[in-house]
Amino acid sequence: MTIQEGRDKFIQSWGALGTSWGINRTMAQIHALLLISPQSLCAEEVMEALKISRGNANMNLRALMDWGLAFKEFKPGERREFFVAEKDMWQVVRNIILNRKKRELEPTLKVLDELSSVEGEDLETQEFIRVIKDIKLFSNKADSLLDSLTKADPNWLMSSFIKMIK
Amino acid sequence: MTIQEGRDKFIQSWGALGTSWGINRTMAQIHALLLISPQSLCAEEVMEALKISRGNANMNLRALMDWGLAFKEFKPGERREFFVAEKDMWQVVRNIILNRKKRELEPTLKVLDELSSVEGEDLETQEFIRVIKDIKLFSNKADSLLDSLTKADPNWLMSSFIKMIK
DNA sequence: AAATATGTTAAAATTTTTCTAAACGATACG
DNA sequence: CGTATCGTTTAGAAAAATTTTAACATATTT
Repeated sequence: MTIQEGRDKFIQSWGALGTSWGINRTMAQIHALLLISPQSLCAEEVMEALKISRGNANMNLRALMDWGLAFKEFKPGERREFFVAEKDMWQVVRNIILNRKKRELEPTLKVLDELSSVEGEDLETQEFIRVIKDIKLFSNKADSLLDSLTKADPNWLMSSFIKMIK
Repeated sequence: MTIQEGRDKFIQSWGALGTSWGINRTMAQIHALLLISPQSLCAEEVMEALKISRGNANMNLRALMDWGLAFKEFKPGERREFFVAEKDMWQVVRNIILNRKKRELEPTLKVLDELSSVEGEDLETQEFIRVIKDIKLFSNKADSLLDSLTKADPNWLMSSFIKMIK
């Protein structure tokens, strides 16, 4: 496989993977492109490499920064903005988890709290209350588990899991 | 909040959450509906409750079974098929992880292996090789971590994390 | 056997998401 | 100042995902 085929294939695959992770295809492709670029790239270069419009590049680059998956790099004497990827995979995953926790888990917890105000004696209501209570308990655990997970040292994490398997 | 408002709100929220978890809105709504139903429901009842078509109900119910998030229940003397949700939240999450691991992580690992055949001495290629190697290492760790995670006893998991925080 | 009920499937329609084009604002520079 | 470059925004186009419709299969009831 040539380097150009390899780069293309990687960008495609990373894009596909991204879509199932709350990151849209282009956003993930830009991240992939930055990941394998030895130097930082400007918007123009990203547009060119991925054949996307200026607006698309701009929006997704900002989204990437928002997620903590890319950063601006200022070059002296350059008006253009350059971008580099977060290349530490553990940091990438950590940022995705933190973002999604905030966007998904936290609003859900809020709704569950509101739902706890439902009362009643009939079977339907009883089951509803039981399920909500159960999910709430579980979600709170998941919430603090994710907190610990993202704060944990990756080496500690791995070693503790290796211990577990044994 | 009345039970009916509560049920509606829960179904809506669960649907929204689902979309960010690789489970489409309707699929998640059906799961929500089954979750809070004291008894199993037939396709007709699901269609009626969620105002969806027969085809939609059928496809998503089968998708749910495919993910291990719902089951058929056969009732003696009934031609219709009835459905119940997987109600154990830990099991729900575990099944989602296992499904997504298979659908996303495993194909990615395969591509990464193919990409390892790229060779070359120039800077671009060197960086490419470095990044691919790094991601591969990380993904393999993630893969086995997820395996352990899904095999782990939930109580063990929580207690070990609680220990960690301290 | 005809009529009815249930489940399955694929094509068409709809909805949602993403992308582009184009206008605009700001800054640099001739 | 006028022109060029670069970043931002948004309405509408395009693409992708989801849903309905409708035809079909099969089993059950009359």
